[in-house]
Amino acid sequence: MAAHSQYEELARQLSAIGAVKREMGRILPQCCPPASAGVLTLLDRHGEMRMSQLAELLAIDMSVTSRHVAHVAERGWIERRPDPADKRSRLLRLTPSGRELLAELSERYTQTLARYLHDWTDTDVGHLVELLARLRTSFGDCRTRAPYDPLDSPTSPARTPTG
Amino acid sequence: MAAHSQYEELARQLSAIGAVKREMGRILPQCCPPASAGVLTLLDRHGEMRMSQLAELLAIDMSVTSRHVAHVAERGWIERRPDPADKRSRLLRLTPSGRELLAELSERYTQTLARYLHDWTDTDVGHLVELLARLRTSFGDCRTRAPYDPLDSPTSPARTPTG
DNA sequence: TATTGTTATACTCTATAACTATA
DNA sequence: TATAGTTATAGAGTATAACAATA
Repeated sequence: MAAHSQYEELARQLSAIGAVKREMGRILPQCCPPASAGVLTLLDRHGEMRMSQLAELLAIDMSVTSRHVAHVAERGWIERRPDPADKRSRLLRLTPSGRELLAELSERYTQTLARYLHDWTDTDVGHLVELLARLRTSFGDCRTRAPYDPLDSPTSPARTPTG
Repeated sequence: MAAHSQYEELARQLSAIGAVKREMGRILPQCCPPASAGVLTLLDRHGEMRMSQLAELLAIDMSVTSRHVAHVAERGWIERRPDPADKRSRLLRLTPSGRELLAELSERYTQTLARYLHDWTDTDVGHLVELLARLRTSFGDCRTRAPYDPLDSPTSPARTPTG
């Protein structure tokens, strides 16, 4: 169990890390928004899968996933074929064009990080990767729990915007 | 200098950490979007400051900062007073109401992280905080450089969406 | 002429709800 | 009746450009 102030600091760092994410997004080709890159990366790592599984891996709602998938499918980077086991479902997989794009994305990500993190050791990067993965895991279970809302009471200072 | 595959993995983890950020955002009071929380937190930590300095700390464009600041000012959480040294500028500072809200936000952040990270040691959390801060620093210098665009050539596979 | 801040506009990403088709 | 996926709508966040006021 960590100290109160450490949690505050972690919350602050998580809030601020968006700047790094945005910078990483800016180096992508104009035709490929970050969300598309995420879809392609997961299909590359996990192979052919259904919409619902992809949504689970992306940790976003399936309606959003559907739009991202439509975007990459329209550009020919993935194929959607009927699932022989369930006619409601579709199986997604990368096309050769999609693999080409992924190679390009990988190159850009790597070059960018190598430039920005030139003074990081292999151990540093590995440690950060490990801790981020663990952080996601620690949060992962909680999406199925009841929505956490113990403090939205009328007496909360948040409820007195005019005060 | 880290390995190629490590950079790819870091890019993936950064892309996926958005799920944690969203979950942290969901526990805020409805009247206080994450961007407002960010503004209040920085004003608390750094004290009275100008718009331009806040935008720099948030690492977002001043036009965006202006909207966020207007939001928290309308709700009475901050004050904007004229800068006696420069009539174009305004000085921002927290109000007592803003401090009340911040205490509430801190409580929610801490409770949420304590719940999700109950099996993390103090050292683990400290390490993650340290690495995230260092990551931001490593990226921070680069915003002033020339926009990085060596690969958006017509021959890129990203430019052949019909292929 | 340059700088500080605001506003208008557009784009990306996400969630909720309503809907279709199939299990 | 329940589930897989799509679409419509709304809202938060950000960037660019045009603008006003002041340095």
